[in-house]
Amino acid sequence: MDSRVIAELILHLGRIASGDGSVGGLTPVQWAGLRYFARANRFSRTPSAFAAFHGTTRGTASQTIKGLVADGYLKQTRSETDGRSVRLDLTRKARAVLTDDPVEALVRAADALPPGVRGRFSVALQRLLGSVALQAGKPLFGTCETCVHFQGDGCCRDGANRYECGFVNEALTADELVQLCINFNAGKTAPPRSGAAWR
Amino acid sequence: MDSRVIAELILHLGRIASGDGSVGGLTPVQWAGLRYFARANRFSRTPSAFAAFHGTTRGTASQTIKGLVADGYLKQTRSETDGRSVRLDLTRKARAVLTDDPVEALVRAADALPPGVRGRFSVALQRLLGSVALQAGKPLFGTCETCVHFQGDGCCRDGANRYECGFVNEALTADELVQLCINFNAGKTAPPRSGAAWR
DNA sequence: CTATTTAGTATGGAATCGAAATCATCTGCT
DNA sequence: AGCAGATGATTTCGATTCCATACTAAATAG
Repeated sequence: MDSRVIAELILHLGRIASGDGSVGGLTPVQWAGLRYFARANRFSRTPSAFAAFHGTTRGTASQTIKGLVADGYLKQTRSETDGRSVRLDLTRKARAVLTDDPVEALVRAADALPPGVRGRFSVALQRLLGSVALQAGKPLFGTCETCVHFQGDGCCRDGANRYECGFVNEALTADELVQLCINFNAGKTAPPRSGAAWR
Repeated sequence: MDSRVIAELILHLGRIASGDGSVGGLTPVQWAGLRYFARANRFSRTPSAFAAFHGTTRGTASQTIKGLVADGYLKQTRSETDGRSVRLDLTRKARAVLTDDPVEALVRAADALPPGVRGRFSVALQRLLGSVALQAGKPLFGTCETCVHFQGDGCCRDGANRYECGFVNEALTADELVQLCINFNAGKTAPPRSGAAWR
């Protein structure tokens, strides 16, 4: 009985916080795109990864990205290792405009929660997302923090900490450890992802 | 830092849980409509109230409702006290199909949360919604439980409990106490609602 | 070297949405 | 009572979004 209230609250909150129509010249979908490319690591800043994350088709994602590139919010660069792949990076203009993201109202609201509550709240949300993504058969994006592919021997080697992803076999910078990755794997319940690694 | 993660999780969760495209012959917007008319009390089952709740215009809401009526999910009845107003009620067909609501995946996920967590989680969500609705200038829907208009002298009168809404000056049944109402007022921070009472 | 898979992109049609216009009805004011 | 303005509902129009489908180019498997 309480669960249904929670579910409807989340849906409603998401809808209200997305903002009606275009805010600051960007539509809700375009805002979602900017947020994604601001949070995703270099393996995940592709049209396909965005489509998987956002729960839409590659065609739709391609259109959204095309608009953002045309308006100067994203810059396209072709991958050097894969001639088909394209990487998208935020421009300075995009970083500047992200401060007007309509979701900031929700961020401020979350900031007003008691610090102790915030942590547990976040954990519960992630649990819900993991469960829903599994039921919907969608990939779950996550960070190195809880990923089985993460190889970071906490101790010192070569005088500094070394982080590495065992899936793509590449070194990681400290910044990238908190970015979203499409190759994320929580381990316990192996997500039935298909296809090769995104690099 | 944690607040932004929370905000994006809510948006993402809402999007994923809404389901892609039409599920069971109904689009996400139509599902939202059915959910609303299933949860709203008789003062709030109108096109205008749905538009206010859903954060859209009356015109758009009217279109959504037209489709649901045409497909036999809603039944229209004109108000007896206000010749302009229309009340919408779910048909038996709608109640039957609501079990296939794509949001049920999220409900099941919430059900898997520890009971103690669920309660605090729900409270935090409602706080977020209240804060965001206030910032966005949108009305906040709620139930009699925490509404200043609710007049329910818990003791017995005429041999049974009597509940009443001081805003529309009408008696309420026990069922209606847990339904959403557009006339909800939390009291402390008087929401700057304009217009007359919905009856 | 060929067949299959994958990344990304176009295209057409259906659906959604917001803005504006329209009509009926209600409310406030004199 | 009578009038002006506000409100509820609906329709229409144009812009946008989205999915399904088809397509090209590149990588991978056998």
